[in-house]
Amino acid sequence: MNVLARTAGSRGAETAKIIRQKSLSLFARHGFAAVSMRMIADAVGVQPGALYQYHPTKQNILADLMQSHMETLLQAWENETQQGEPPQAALERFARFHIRFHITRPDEVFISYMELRSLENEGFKIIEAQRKRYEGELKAILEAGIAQKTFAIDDAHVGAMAILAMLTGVNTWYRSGGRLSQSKIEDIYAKMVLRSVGCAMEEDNV
Amino acid sequence: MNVLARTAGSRGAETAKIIRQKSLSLFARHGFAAVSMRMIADAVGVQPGALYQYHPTKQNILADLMQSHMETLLQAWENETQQGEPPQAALERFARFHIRFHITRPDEVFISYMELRSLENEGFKIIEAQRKRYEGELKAILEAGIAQKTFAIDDAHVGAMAILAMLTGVNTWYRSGGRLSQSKIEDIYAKMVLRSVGCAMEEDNV
DNA sequence: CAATTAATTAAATGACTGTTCATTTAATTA
DNA sequence: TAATTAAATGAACAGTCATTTAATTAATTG
Repeated sequence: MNVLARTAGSRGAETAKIIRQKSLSLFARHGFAAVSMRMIADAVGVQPGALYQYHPTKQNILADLMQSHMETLLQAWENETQQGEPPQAALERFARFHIRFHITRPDEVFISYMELRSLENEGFKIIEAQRKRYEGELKAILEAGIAQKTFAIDDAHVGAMAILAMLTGVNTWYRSGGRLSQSKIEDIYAKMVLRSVGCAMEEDNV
Repeated sequence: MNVLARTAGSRGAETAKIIRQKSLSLFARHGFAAVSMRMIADAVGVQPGALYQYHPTKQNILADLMQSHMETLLQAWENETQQGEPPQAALERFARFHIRFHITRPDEVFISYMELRSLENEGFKIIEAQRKRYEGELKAILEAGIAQKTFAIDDAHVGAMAILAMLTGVNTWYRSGGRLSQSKIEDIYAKMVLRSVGCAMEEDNV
């Protein structure tokens, strides 16, 4: 009588997970439009029709992947941020967090930034809103810093866009096991970000 | 007897140009894989077969577009750069040039950065090499500035990647006719770039 | 064990894919 | 005007596309 008990013949939770994993890496490698349902089915080890037990359309697979990536990102930042922290410390925290989060999820980041246009109306709007929320977090930090003259930039919006592009760009060149450690890369980017808004890192201790 | 005179029935130069224009905007809007030869033909106002008078394959259209974009970029920078200029001035010149060049060519930039993976071996290698050449120009400026201690960054390669990502990112948000003029945007980015490497702009006159 | 049902298969759907090609159209030259 | 040829047509090719469906398998329940 256990309500939560799975009913007969169920090992689909496992399959669902594999579908997500394989779709993610295929979309990242070839792009959404270039990946067929047959390719996904082959990678999962299942017939194409079986995929439709888990997702109504191919688009829905992409939408799910992007949505849960953005939710994870927003949740992770919510756990990381410190209310009432001064702008300079908050900006450094944001920069380090963004690098750390993105550098460990190259595939998720890649498709979330490249395949937005592959999403139709509904899915697009949701992701767009989530992204705006994340951009808003950085913009708020910049505006606070501008207001109290810690940051010497004219425009919080352009500043936020420039910083986000710089940070997210780490995924275009970083490959794990490279010349530099992840924490060293974090240091380099944090320093550049703080300087870009016109404030040096305390003691330049890197 | 004019050797340069076009031979009979020739108005194909015009068609070739339209094919390039329409392919460019379709690839930029939908992505290479999501655009069919029939879509291109429809946009051009021609039957699908006619496209093969101008390009042997669909891939070749993309390769041509990307290659000529990169050639234009490298040529434009060659005209812009000043030999023997001090690093700080050279970096500001590079930043302003990059913004100016990219902001006026959103479609070309978009496909050149997004569709590299859609290119097969030969075409890929050519574009990759051209891009490396351009990155090398910025890296050389940074290395010169590091050597004479004008720039306070640890790593020229990471610095170049960060700056390029920041600058190129302008195309993710800028739309012509917006709140800010192109020259104002140039100012903002130039200032942020110079500061990011640890050197302020003379007199902050913006 | 029998009944239930989640999970999957295998085949089929019609639309669309990049590309080829024999043929036609039309602009130019001798 | 007649010959030449660039340019474009439009149908056809062999596959692949996302998706649907009926039938089958297999795990769990009472």
